[in-house]
Amino acid sequence: MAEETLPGTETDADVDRIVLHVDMDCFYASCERLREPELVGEPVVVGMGYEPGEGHGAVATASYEAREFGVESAQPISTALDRLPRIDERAGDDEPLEDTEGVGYYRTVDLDFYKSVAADVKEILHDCADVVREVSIDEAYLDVTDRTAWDVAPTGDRTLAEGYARYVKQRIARDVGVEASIGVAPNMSTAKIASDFDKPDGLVVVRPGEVKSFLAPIPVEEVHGVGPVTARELASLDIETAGDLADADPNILESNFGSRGRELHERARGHDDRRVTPTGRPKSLSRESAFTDPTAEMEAKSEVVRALAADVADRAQSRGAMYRTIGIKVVVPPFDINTRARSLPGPVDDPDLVESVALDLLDAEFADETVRKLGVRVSNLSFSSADQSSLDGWKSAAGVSPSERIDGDAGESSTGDDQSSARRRKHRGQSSLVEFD
DNA sequence: TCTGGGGTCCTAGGACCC
DNA sequence: TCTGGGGTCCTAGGACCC
Repeated sequence: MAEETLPGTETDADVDRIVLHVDMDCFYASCERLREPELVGEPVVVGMGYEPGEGHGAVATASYEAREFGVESAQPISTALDRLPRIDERAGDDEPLEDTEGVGYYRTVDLDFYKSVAADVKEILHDCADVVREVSIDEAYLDVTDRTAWDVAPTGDRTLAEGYARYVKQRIARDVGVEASIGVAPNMSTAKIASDFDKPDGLVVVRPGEVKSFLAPIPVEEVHGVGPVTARELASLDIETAGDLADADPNILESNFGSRGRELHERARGHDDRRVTPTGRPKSLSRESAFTDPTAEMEAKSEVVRALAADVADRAQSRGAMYRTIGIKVVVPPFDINTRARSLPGPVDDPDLVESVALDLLDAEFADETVRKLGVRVSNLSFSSADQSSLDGWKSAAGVSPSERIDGDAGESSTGDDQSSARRRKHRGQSSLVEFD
């Protein structure tokens, strides 16, 4: 298809876009340094499910100093502690530590704080671009085609786009105090790879004419959408770099990987015509939690499912989401993932129903099963027009038609709305966790 | 990296309908 | 009667991302 575009026949829509991918460097650790400046330059490990003095949990983010010791994202905290012992908290009072060589600072994930920092960053991003797609707490795409240009600046050999990206980066650093890496390219997938190319504190610009040559030597695992499974299969086809992927026969790729194969081929060739679109509404909401020790006891399993169901329903309610499908996830040792779901005739907002359906699904097939992890999920979401959510209220206030709404008694079943906040649970290890780079 | 939590998209088979 | 062909919805699983 793309081959058919003749030179000189490009419409406005085909003009080279300018896409920025902004990726915060070890964001959680940077946030910790904001409120504890002593941590600057020191190895910092942020753990989820981690409690000071203890050894359970997993690494959410490690600062680059900590990575030097072999600490990595998603690593068990116990492994991290082996490689990088922690500074004994009790020693901190009077006597400054003599020897801080080879020891690290361990902190617990504090998502609320990180979100507040992220909000400051996002504000800058929205100020710098007409369209911003927030991918996660620490990552976003910006379309700045109308704000700058690919032309070379009059002062030298740099593009105006590069100067603009530098400006965005500096504003984040100056106004918020955290570091970002930015990739600039004519499309999203290339910008993504570019932001990763020179982390941390990177600024990598790939001009329209340079896309293919920039991508060619990149290892195929770094192409967005290629995970361990695909990488292994590609390797068996002697495809190891994006260049190999670009040169491969698209028909073979398609027969091996389906529609994704063709897509990856296009991306590797630097073709990606997805427009940057604003962050949409969620498609599903879920909560899950792992047992410290796998258990078969129905009472224990039910209790967890009830808590998760209440949490999910609570979150749906606070976001103004109605759901039509309720499901569970059951992970049984060693790591078999089972999902079960049931759809309702129409969308509801009914915490009791979430609980009863979830318990039902659990009971039907997993009553005797030993489980390591349980999850509850609502999907098939619809949003009522009256959302008090400040985030996207401005764009949806009149947009979504409420005509399809099926009440299903949902309105009556939830009268005591004070409960929701009172019931807000703070299980240990329940905060959500994202791992970076 | 023997395994934490919250998401998205795609595929495939079966039910059901016209 | 089984010979279609097309479409949608639902469930379950898998790969991937941060």
